[in-house]
Amino acid sequence: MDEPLRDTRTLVIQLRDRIADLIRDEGLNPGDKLPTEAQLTQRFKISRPALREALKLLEQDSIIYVEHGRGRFVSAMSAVQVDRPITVFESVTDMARHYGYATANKVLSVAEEAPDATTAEQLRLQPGERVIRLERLRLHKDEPILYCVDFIPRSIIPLRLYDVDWTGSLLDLLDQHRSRPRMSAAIVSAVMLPDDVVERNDLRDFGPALLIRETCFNAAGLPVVYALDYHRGSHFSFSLARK
Amino acid sequence: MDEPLRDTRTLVIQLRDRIADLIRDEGLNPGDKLPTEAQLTQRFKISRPALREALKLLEQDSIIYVEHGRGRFVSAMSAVQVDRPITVFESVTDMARHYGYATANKVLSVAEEAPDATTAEQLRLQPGERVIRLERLRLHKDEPILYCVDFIPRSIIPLRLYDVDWTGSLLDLLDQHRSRPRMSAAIVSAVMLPDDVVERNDLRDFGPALLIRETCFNAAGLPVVYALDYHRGSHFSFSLARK
DNA sequence: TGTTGTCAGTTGTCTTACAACATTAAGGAG
DNA sequence: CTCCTTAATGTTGTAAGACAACTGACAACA
Repeated sequence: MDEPLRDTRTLVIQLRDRIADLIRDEGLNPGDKLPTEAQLTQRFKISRPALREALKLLEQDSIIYVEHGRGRFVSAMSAVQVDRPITVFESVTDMARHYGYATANKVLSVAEEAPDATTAEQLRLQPGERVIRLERLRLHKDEPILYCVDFIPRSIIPLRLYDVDWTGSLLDLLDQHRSRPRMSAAIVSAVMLPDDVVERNDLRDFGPALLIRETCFNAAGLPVVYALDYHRGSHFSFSLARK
Repeated sequence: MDEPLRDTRTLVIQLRDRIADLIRDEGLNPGDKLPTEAQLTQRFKISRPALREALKLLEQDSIIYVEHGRGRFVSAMSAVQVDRPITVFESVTDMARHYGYATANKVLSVAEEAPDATTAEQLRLQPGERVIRLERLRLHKDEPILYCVDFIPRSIIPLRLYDVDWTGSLLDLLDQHRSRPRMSAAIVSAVMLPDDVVERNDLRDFGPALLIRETCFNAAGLPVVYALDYHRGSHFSFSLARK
């Protein structure tokens, strides 16, 4: 139990969210005028600088826009917000669950090996450093929907490979080794599964896959995983806002 | 010529960018301490509220983070910035050019028709409203790399279809009708080209495609295009940051 | 009729002050 | 000497007030 009684977020962040709520709840449409700074400071009983910082944040997110001397207005972008965009970092397990897939996790292989050039570069490995290569398949109702390969620097998980349970969430596992990924740089593309993977695992009907190659970083900015996630095209699609 | 002499951006926005530059130029690494607010106000000769708004913006972008009573620090995320993320809205033409593809634009068909249910919903059409359906293929060195279908409300371009040059940038065309798209809500997935498209246009070797379905909105928040862009998997991959 | 001046409303910026939190060093008790 | 307490200092969080700059509307004027 560590649910704080009072909101520990800074005043400005609370304000930002309350104003965003206000826009939604009042049913304000693009172009509608927001209350003035004077009105908002009175309403929320806060100082003008605090209010302005909150408004600036909403402005940066294109929720609102300003016209000097006229006021603040609801931006068109406020209507174009996407519920669960691909740009939010989360584990593959959580992502799949959100899509309604209760995935069974099958470990195809796990081994220690020398990294290839790409992996070594992405994980910023020293010469000679080795990686754990984890190859998994996720099934939904006995149907394969995700083929994943993860590369983890050996130094992060110094245990014997067969002492580790690889079927759970990789993020949780890394969390236990103080290396929970917090963010990533990702590249998405459309591909077919590699031939050898298809043949070894009987995945002839997998069809086109959305490949996400991502290098995941922990809170300190160090790369902890290089992941290749092949999302079965017939089962996954990701949303995002562009502006 | 309407090039303003002085920077018309607000002080805060200029500050935000200058501080971001400062982090890059000084070669500050994740975890490194930024100058204090007092030092920065002196350095840039600006007030503390203005500075704090700028810093708050960088904080929202995860470029920096704050610890109350200790100072501001460079976030790990600052190193994970992606050069040209998919989340930035731009025309397909510009996007392709950036990838080094000088595309020839082939119009396969253009017609006025009744929208299907999805299109009508995405474009918020009234019953009976009609759309222009524009079907195009983009070639790079005689190789097809992009198959696009665009739906535009008929009311936006009320000209006779054969009076319009459809080979150019659709964004520029809409711009001329005061409906330039500024942002979009997009869904990406991996698919094969529809069978009928493959057959009609001899695209058997196109392979897997990255499909981006996006509804584009103008500055006022009105939908102006519903676009289906099939990016040939072997030629395109998009980057983004997740956090 | 068209231009200019004035005023109120709104956002942009600055100054000053104090509160809250973190770190460090000094001092005292054992 | 070691450990704890306490105070001092540095840093960010929040508040209040003031003036500048911009917009829009209307009155005054030529």
